[in-house]
Amino acid sequence: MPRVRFAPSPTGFLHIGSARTFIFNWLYARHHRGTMILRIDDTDLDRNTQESLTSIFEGLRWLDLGWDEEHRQSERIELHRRSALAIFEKGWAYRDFTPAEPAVEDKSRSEGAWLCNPGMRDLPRDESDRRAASGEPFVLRFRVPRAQSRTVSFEDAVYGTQNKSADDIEDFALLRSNGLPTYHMASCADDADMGISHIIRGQDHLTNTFKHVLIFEALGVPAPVFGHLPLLIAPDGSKLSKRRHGPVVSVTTYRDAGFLAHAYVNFLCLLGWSPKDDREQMSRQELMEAFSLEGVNRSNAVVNFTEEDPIDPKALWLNAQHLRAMPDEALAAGLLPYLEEANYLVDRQKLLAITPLIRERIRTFREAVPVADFFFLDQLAPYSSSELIPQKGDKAMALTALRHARPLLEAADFEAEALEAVLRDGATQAGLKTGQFFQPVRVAVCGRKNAPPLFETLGVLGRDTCLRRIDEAIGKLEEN
RNA sequence: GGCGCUAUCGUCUAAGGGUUAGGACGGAGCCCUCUCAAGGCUCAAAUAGGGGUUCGAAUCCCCUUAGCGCUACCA
Repeated sequence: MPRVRFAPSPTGFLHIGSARTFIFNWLYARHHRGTMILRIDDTDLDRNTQESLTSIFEGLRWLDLGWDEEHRQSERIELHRRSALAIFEKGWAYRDFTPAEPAVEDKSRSEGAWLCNPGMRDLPRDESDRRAASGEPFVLRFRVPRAQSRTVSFEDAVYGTQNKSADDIEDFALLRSNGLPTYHMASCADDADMGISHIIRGQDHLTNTFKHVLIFEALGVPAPVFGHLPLLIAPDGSKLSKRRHGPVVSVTTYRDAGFLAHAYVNFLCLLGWSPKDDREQMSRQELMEAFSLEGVNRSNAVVNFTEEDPIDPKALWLNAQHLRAMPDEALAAGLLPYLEEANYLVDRQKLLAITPLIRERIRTFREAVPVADFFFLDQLAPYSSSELIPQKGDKAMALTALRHARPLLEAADFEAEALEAVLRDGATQAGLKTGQFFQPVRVAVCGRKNAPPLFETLGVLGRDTCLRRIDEAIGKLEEN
């Protein structure tokens, strides 16, 4: 049974790239009936924020996938320290008493790779012990097996065999001078302790993995299977960042835009992974069954957004597909919060009647607000009387149509099929083409030209509302 | 700078030695039609460049170019 983990650090909101990493881990776990672990990697106390933690949980809850275990890295520091010390005792690490350097702004200026501080690496143990005992601060560094023609290797489930000469790996830190573990140490110690079998994470960790392989070796435990994921990037090829790309990078943006969580999950899955059989719209179950690390790509995927529109058009299309596949009840339930937020007075039965009329006209839950407004508003939004005038017609024609339709509607059975018969008949009698006859009625009743099918709409609206709105429209035409 | 990874239509991708290089989004057009949608059909649109290997390369190898990542006492 595989054990996988998603390990975000709470230093920002839930990024869509992180969300995708979570999803892939979840899919892998569920596909293999394994365990999904959420581990908050919060060892950098200075940069952690509660807001970030809240945002991460908010985002993950919205995704509606869930997890089996939850851990907080900050509560496991003793394990990390013990592990680091064990590595030290085995001689795989050394104390580095070099004072911390101020952060360097311009990295490009540095020439040649920094590998180690030779004086510190070779410091005799007794001197090292003496200086440590005297309270001199130090970083604990990994003693990378250098100058032995040693190659560090691992098999990546996505990128294949990876090799790197140990001579190109720097003596990275395990413990900071404040005694807290670094990411590398904490992560590996926890992965080993938690029995993580597969590490599925962003490709930005691909080269870090050589260090991790070394740590696992020093710890005396077998390394897990690694599977690195291509990154999500902006249309210009740069990486997604909050500062430069704004709301595109936050999963809450999609929730607020009225996305169905599973549709968004579906979209994210298609970025960097493919079922290889041309399927695109997939349910959670189908994704679960189809997912494999072999299906993951190796090149970064562009999230296709623009300055004006933060939403990828394909995500929108996919969401529309999912919406169309939903049962009326479920779609109505999804719509409800957005309609209520717009202060519409929503009656359950009425909403259920409206749902099939708008489902093919909306791509997100939120789009129902402008599309279905006239069903809920007592007073139509103001519209120009010129809207009432049909194609190739004039004001007189609009009046003819409305005056003709009114008594018919007054007498008709208010049900779509009957209304259609009556109004088609009415068009003939009025000597108008159906389109010319229907448009003034539609605009009178809906307040705009583009609306759901007329007869069903009239049926849902009811006789009183329709007659009143037609009277208002006739008034509009007569007064100017 | 060093090391690593990547490169198929505008975007997401399929094809992994032999295909007219396939699908989807988006775009254009046509059909359907009471409007708008939805749906159906059609069209435009790609193997980064250069060398090899091979009867044959998008596919394997090398070089170049470009992008990305790592190179912190961040994760």
